[in-house]
Amino acid sequence: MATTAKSTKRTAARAQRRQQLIDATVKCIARKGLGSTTTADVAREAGLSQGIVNLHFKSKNNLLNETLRYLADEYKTQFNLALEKSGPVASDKLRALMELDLRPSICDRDKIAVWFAFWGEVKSRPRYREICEKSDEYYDEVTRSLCDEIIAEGEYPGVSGTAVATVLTSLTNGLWLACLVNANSFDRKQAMGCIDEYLNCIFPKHFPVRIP
Amino acid sequence: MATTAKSTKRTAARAQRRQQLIDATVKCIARKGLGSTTTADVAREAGLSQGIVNLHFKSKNNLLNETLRYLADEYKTQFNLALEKSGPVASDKLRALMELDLRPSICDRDKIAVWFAFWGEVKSRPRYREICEKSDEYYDEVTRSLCDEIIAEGEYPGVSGTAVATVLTSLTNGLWLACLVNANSFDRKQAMGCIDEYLNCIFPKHFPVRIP
DNA sequence: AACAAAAATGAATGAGTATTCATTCATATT
DNA sequence: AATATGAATGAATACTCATTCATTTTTGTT
Repeated sequence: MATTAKSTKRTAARAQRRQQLIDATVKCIARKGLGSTTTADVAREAGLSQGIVNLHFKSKNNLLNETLRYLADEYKTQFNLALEKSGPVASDKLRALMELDLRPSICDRDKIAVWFAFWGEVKSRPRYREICEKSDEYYDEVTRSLCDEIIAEGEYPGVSGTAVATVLTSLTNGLWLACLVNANSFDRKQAMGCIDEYLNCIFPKHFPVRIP
Repeated sequence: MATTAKSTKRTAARAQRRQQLIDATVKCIARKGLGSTTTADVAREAGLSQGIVNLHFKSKNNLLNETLRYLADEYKTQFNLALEKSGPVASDKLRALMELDLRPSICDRDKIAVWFAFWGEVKSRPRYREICEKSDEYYDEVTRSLCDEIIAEGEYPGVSGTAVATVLTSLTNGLWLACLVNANSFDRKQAMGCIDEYLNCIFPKHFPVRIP
């Protein structure tokens, strides 16, 4: 086997192990919380041995940084996929992005708990903040330009695309919190109802009242 | 001195020390994060000795529970005060509640960080969830009834008070996150602008466009 | 002032945890 | 088959941290 193939195979195996450990980390954080997740927990969840985390990530800190980066990347992929799949109309794209945030695979209590676990440490861990901020910038920019397009089309007077984009992203994050805290009395369907009411209110020509 | 007076004095001193420790805990969480706050940190911040936390709170866990309960109580007090001060008109009351969430003393990065620190552990700490959920119920109920009143007054067709209340509380929580993560590009004033745009959109008769 | 009771201290304890590393295991190359 | 190299192990290490408790200090009562 050629040298290049050899090294690619090795690095592929290595990347796979790293991913396995990141997946285990996410599961542990969802179950036990960030504060109670130990490297031993992660190794056990992955079915591997004690020292494995330090072998592949050098330190626990590094593992957590990489885990957050992975989550951000994973979300970005879904985000771009939702944009592509939704066709060329701006209002359809915007609705698709809202649906994305509240679809079962994403608006899932375990997933939400992991996001909030990292957000909960944002102030004291600059690296977390950097990763989150960089993601936010991108989503906000895309959402804003969709809103601007809709505003231009619909001739909505006095509506700011920037403000609407901020409302939409903040609203979904807040609705996630409601799903996390009020798990018994609140769910994704009610959350989607809130978003549709807002969209109908701000862009009535593009989002007529939905009869479910 | 009478027995009752003696005991009240003692319990007052005791309550004061407990509060001192809770204040120190809040400061530590804001600075170091929940995960990195140790009982030694709290004691040092309070200018007291190692064992003081266990003397007054029995355990660190208990201290954290009581700290969260205190934060919830403190917010509730401010909430009720804002309601009282704002006069009898429902729309004024609603605006006062929104202003409350974004006033500097509450929409402060340290304070927000502490809330998110606890929210980040909600899934794995049932006690945190209970405390948060109980608070949420109360605020949501008050906000909802204000919204219902405004809807009845303004004859807004097809608007649900429940949904608007959920949007408002979720939105402020989400805007807090934006202030926490995007500290350099986002602030309370922009957040207030978002809320005013929403209020104007959903209840235009009660919240006309503001000229700042 | 003398005494009792509560509060506070801080050194000591021990459970828990991240990290290291000598050793074993697996795989690829010759 | 023999050898080299990277991957993985898991016991040992070093360290942190919540909790305990014997002792000291403070406060209130007689």
